[in-house]
Amino acid sequence: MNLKQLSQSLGLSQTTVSRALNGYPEVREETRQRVVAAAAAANYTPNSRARRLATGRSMAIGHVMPLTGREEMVNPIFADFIAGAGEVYAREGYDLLLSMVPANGTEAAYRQMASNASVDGVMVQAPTLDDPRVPLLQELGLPFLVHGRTASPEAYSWLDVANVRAFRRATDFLLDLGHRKIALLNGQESLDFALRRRRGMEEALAERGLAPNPLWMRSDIMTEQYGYRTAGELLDSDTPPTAFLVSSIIPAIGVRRAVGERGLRTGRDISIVCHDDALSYLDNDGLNAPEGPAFTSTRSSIRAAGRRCAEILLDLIDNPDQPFVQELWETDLTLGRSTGPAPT
Amino acid sequence: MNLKQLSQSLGLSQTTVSRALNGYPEVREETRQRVVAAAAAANYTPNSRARRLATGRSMAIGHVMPLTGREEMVNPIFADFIAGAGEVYAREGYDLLLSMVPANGTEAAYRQMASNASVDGVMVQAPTLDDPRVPLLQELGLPFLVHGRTASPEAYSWLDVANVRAFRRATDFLLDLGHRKIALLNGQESLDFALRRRRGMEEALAERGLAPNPLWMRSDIMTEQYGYRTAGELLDSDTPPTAFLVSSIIPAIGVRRAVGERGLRTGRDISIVCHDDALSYLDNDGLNAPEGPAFTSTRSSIRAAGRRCAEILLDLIDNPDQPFVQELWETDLTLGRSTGPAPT
DNA sequence: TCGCCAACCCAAAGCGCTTTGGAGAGACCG
DNA sequence: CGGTCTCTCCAAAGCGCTTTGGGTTGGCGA
Repeated sequence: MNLKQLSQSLGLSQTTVSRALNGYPEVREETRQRVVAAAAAANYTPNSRARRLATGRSMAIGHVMPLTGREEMVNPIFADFIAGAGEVYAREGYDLLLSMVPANGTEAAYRQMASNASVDGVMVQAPTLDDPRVPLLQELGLPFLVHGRTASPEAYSWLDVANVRAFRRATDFLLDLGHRKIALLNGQESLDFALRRRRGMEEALAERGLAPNPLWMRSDIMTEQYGYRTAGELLDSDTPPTAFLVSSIIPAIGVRRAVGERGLRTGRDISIVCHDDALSYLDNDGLNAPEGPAFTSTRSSIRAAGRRCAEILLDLIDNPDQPFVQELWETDLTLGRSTGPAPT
Repeated sequence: MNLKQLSQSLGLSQTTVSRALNGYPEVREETRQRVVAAAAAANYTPNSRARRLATGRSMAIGHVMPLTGREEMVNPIFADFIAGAGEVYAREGYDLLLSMVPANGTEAAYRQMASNASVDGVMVQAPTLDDPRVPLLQELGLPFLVHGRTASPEAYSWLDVANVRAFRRATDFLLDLGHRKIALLNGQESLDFALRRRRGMEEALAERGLAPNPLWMRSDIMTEQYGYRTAGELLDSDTPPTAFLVSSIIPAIGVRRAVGERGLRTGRDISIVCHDDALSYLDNDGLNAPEGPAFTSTRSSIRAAGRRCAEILLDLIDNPDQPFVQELWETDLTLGRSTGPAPT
């Protein structure tokens, strides 16, 4: 069933039927009702391909998901972010176009999207310090929103969490508990957020006249194995740290495993603070858990960020001439059972 | 730059330019070269909207991601599956259209996709025993592939892992180690795979004249919290199990946490066997870990399944008249450090 | 009665591509 | 040397929608 057939069966022109369905005022209410009823009865939906061509809008947003590392891994954080954004897209009638590309192919992917006009805008995730995608998208004139920031975040729209403050706060918390030997298990420091978190920790240490121990400052893709092995290595060293500051709940699980395997108790012998993106299947929240959260964490829902990012991006598409939208989200420090006073 | 402009700048017709770019034989090789060079120079890509309308093909595959449970959670397993499928789509020039819908809205989502012709085929994940999507998609005439099976899997194409055999094998393994008090932490048993896994366990028990203890047969959304709380509850009961059979590595992490918090050691006091989907950030594999896998597990890469599913689906779209494709994958039982002889 | 204005509705022209159905120019053949 | 192919290329007709630029009708004021 297409528009032509539908309009013929109604004895109306395509114009009128189209207008009736799209809610234009030039059609009598009674006629509209009739059209809408007939469309519903015939199970008619405008062909999206034709509509996209006619309107010149794709009604789709591109997300490029890089497959990182030697194993081309997919970050579960992206999944939750996309879930949040997808909710908003669905609500607003947009499609989510997901493009899976090798880590070095993201630029080509965006270029392609711009050139063949398959999307109305794109979402940029996990920017590096000096991310080439930002100038690229500016050059291409494709509306975009960055989740995170680059080193010079003045001239585009973004949403980010206050990473420096979050990790400064987390470090302060550990210092207040008496910990002096604190390891940082950071994400890849080519990524902007990781560098900010490191800075947060360093600032907190510096404020008390402490210097970070380079041996304890680690950085890699945030897998469970990374947490497990790095923590194991540090715990087995001559001067093991008493506390771990971890950039994600996933490596923090690995740290906990390493701690447990050595007969130590998390929260008593070893303290762990991590950043918690509130991944739904790895829920650390105390609201649902009477015993409280497992990890003490700086918490910020990546899902909620996805939702908000989608809203901003769609708004940017609708109103291209507005000033840059730049939102900084504070995190909570949630107390869990993974921290305790430094052992004496 | 569009086709018209490009062809004018070349002094050729749109027909010829289109054919040259699409590799049709009616155009002289020399001319083709000239066209291709000009297109590259002008950074021209055919407008995908127009192309889709003209060809009648969407060059897109729909994935519907249900947000399950009260919290509308997003299953990280879907993410890895999609990553695998997305690789294949990208390679074959297809887009991946991701639709995020509430759990009860999947049917409407597929119906919409069929009616407005926005995709050439759809992927069905996590089918229930008597999944309404199968007859629906048959009725709609939309090519589809099911990852998993329903209770009567004769008349459509699917790819599944041998769940019964996997969990029978896992149960046998625990029984051989002397365990008699085995708890099952299953996924939601409205889903077909969960029921098959349960059956596998029950068959293995029955074969040795054992009956499952209803108190130890649990079933829910496979979060870390679910594993943690259920295991905690069982461990604190009068007759705690000595082994846990868990449907996913995520709740298995929760079980391990509950075990650790009670001062027990996983693999010595309590054994855990889980199904491992080989999620990239929760890698349990021994290949990369000199100390071996953390969990003893029935293992099957969900990412690889996604890749293969995509291949099958695209093939189904290209050749609609072929017989049903039905692939059953066996799992490996990987020995890890989470199992040991039953304590006496 | 005429003119004007809403209120409704329509024919037709795109949107930018693919594809059908030739057409012209040589090449080859008997 | 006319006829038949093969090689190249082109004009024009869609694909199914939206949107422009009117047309027709009836009501109402002058």
